Amino acid sequence: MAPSPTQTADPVSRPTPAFSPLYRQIKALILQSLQASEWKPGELIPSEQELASRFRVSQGTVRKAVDELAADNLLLRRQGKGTFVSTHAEQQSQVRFLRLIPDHAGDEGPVQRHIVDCKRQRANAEVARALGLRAGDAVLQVRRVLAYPVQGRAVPTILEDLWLPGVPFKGLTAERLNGYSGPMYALFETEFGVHMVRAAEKIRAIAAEAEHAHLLEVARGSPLLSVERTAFTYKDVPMEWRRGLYRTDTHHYRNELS
Amino acid sequence: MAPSPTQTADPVSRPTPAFSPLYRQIKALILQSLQASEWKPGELIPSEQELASRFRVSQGTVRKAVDELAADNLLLRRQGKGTFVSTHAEQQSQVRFLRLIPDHAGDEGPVQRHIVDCKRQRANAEVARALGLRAGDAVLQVRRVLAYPVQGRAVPTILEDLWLPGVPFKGLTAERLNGYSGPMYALFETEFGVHMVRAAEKIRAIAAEAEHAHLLEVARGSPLLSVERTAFTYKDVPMEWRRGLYRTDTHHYRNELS
DNA sequence: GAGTGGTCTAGACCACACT
DNA sequence: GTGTGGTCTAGACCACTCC
Repeated sequence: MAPSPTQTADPVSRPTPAFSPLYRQIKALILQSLQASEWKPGELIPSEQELASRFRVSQGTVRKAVDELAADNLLLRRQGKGTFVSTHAEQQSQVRFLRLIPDHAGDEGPVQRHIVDCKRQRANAEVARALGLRAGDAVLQVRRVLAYPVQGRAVPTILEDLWLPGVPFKGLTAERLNGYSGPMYALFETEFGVHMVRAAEKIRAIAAEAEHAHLLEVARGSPLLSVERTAFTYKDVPMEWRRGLYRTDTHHYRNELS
Repeated sequence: MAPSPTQTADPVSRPTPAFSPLYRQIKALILQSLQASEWKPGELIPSEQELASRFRVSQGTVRKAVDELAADNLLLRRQGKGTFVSTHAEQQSQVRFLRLIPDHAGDEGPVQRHIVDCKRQRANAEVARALGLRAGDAVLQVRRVLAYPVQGRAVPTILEDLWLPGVPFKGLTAERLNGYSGPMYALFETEFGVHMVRAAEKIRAIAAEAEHAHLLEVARGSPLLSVERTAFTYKDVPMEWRRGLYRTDTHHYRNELS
């Protein structure tokens, strides 16, 4: 069999050019196709056999590449059906990146979302740095409040400000956000072709300022969880920066360590 | 080849007895050996070939079992050397389960630890539930303060209360805690044979009570991060419950999502 | 039944660490 | 050089899904 991705490197003598196994090269090729939207979120990708013959490697090598992409949550394998591009849609009753859990298991149900604001801005230094832009570049700022049911009553629990780069999200308005019922990241996928792949959060405890207190219906100075998140698309390009303020008197942030 | 772990189930007709592949049975056997301390944290386990012939399966099957255990952080593979039982010792400059990071990268250095208290108690309902004990059972309570360097000065940053089941930790005293320089979980491994494998945390923002404020040198009512952790050993047996209060004016809790 | 991913095997060879 | 884990292959068969 003749591997088409170059395995033996160029003949120039090098101490070991950061040796990369075949399956990682295949993984990179598949990633490229994902980035290029050759297959879109939710869609079926070619079978392992097809990919193997396309890349001129054995099925086992493709399998290992796909295994890693599935472990990274970029692909989703379903026995008997095929391998699918992962998506934030169809994540029924669970927003993938949201770790806030009700303290009492009974308190589950539909969230009420309210867009407080949605406007074009110029990025300040902090936002620009987080999004890899220059200060003054166009960004979109969205502010919203999420209210969760607690013993039957909707309690405003999350106040979020989020900033999006202006160019890829041109045309996003409060109306479009309001007219959509699924997760926000699913709307980003279908309407703007932006698939969030991973995110990093910085969590702090802060005291509620007057404005926050009012929107979350808590006393000024109440302790709130501040959750700053940078979300990335395929090539680790930052595409969203958000700051959430969470009430943690009825909910908590859950994290698993290993 | 004759697999010794039973692959074909008993002849009684069942819809499909939760089909478990061979490599998972091997994984379970290796896990048993870990639980039984046949190999201790930090030690080398037998080579894949040895395990394969011991279990009468192919090396590839052992490999897949070991791969999963390595992904779970129970084993550590090192090419050319072998596979080792993971340990909390030798985790230089990083306590595995601690996600608190200094805001400024310069502020890294040795932590100062101070055991405030270490006493035998009777478990209250909350502690008993977390540790799978009955209320009134003997537990050990430890309170300590961790001070981290911030611009050269040691700032008390973490106040932790932790509860341990009395029986497995018989003989733990403040002296032994003070006389040890590594991570606490490493001491648990070597002195008590308890290896913490995973943990779950519940995070909230709270206001500092007078006692907490005093120990952490902040104003009463200051927002603090409350981090409740249950830590588990091999068979998902809870072996520690702790509540940490973190100052987040100089540090933040970091979390990666995917 | 046909097609998909999932398991298991066996053998060859490579990269790495120790001695 | 020897032994370890890591890669790659090829083929057989199993479990699952859909037609």
